[in-house]
Amino acid sequence: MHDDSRSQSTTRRAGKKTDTAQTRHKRGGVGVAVLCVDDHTILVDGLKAQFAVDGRVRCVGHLTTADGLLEETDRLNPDVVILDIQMPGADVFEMANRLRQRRPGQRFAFLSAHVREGYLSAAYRCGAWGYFAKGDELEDIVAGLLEIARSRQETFVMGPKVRERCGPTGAAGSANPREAVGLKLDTLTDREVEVLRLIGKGMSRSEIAAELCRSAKTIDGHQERMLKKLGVQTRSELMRLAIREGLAEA
Amino acid sequence: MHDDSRSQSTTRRAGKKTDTAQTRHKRGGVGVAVLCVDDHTILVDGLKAQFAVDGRVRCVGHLTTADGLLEETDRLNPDVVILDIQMPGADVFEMANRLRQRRPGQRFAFLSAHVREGYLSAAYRCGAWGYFAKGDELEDIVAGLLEIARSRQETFVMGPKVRERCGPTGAAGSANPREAVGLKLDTLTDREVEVLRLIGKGMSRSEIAAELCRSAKTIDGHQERMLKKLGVQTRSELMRLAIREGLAEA
DNA sequence: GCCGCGATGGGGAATCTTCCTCGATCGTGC
DNA sequence: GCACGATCGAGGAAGATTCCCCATCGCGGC
Repeated sequence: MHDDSRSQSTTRRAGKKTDTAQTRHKRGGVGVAVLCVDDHTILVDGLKAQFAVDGRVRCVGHLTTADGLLEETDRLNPDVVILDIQMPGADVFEMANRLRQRRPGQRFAFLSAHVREGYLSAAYRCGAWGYFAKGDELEDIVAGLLEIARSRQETFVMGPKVRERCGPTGAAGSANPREAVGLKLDTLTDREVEVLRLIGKGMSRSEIAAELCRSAKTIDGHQERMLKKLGVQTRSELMRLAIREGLAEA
Repeated sequence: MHDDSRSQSTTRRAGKKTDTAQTRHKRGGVGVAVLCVDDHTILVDGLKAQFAVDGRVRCVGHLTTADGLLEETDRLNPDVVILDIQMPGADVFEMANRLRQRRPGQRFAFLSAHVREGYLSAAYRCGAWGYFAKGDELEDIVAGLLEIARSRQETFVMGPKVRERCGPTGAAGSANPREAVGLKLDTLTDREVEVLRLIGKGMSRSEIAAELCRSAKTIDGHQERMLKKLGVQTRSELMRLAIREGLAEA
């Protein structure tokens, strides 16, 4: 129960020196400016209320879907964008990807109710600066946001619950959180993940074969290898796993 | 977009005249006293902050699991208990059932991120006074809580998003929300739901047969009838449905 | 070049699904 | 009492899937 275990960052790619945070920090209002994107308005309103008291972070805007993300970010120019994952409307990871392309230095992090391998993996891959769980304490999230806003290098900050879920496998300072995390999904090849995603969608082997223009036997093979790699017994469990880890929606 | 469509109540069982709300309302502090049970501390803290400003509701305590629900309710004697559904620890519906048995007049409502048939159905069956979605506006939730706290008869108040999900099938004032809602799951027999639950857990037909001490062929039959009733094509979709509707966890 | 790995696919046997049928039971209404 | 429908339980047959084998091909590393 050491107190310093609250949020942990992993230095990643070479720093790009965007420094938008510090810059605006000086010229703008008080605290780190964040844009909250979450369909749970009571959560966002609650965060606003708490940020207002805290003072270190201020919420400069909010969206209930990722649809208008690019426009709103351009308009508000926040230090950090906080993104929920499970929302109606546009795919969040897709929008995050576009956000990064459009505004390369823009810091953004995910705040999700669930810590799932697929989400964590996707978050990292789309260039996020952090991942927090909704079960994390506000203090930890605020600390993480400050860390993200202040960092010169690009980092990947994880909330306490997120690291907890990763298990003790996570050797603290690995360059790649996914390695540090022991994500089983990373033992899968691209093709296998593709098939797993389709299995999670409820498609049959022959439907998947048609979708990928391959023989059903090929799909059988991929599936069989995944069963072994992931240590599950049946196709059904594979499907549940795909849903649980965020590769597919139930 | 009529304004009066915010929260809708459905009068239910015969009133029992507990009147705890009004009673304590007079002798205690300001506003309706609620106990929040949710593992998302930032959500609970946010609600507290907003309730503090609003004044009509005050949060007198919170829990992050349903484990200590009975003790805490006894201790705090809140007007309304607000329960999340997907939490680690004890099953919420089970605990809600026990709460009702122990404190027959105690008002409690669910506040969940997801509106799922299985949840809604379970909420109603365990005697809840309402069901709100986390995507509902605070104003609507507060209004609903006030309605629950003030009602003399036992009611079932649904938040806007909840009713929306129920679709236009819902004839406003039905005595049974489940009927008003067109829940497909209610067309299933008890046995079928039992089988569906096991399918959702990822069990094979023969495992289910063993579990229920029946022939695998019998399970086949139940499954087949469910496919027809629910209008889905494959066993996989049945499993996804069971997970989506909260009959099983992924 | 050789090796390992991943993607691709085939064969075959055991199993599971799907879809049809039928019989027993039980409560409802006439 | 009795017909009726709903539910439950089960069998048979056709097809799909799972799960063992194994073979080929291309690619990157040693």
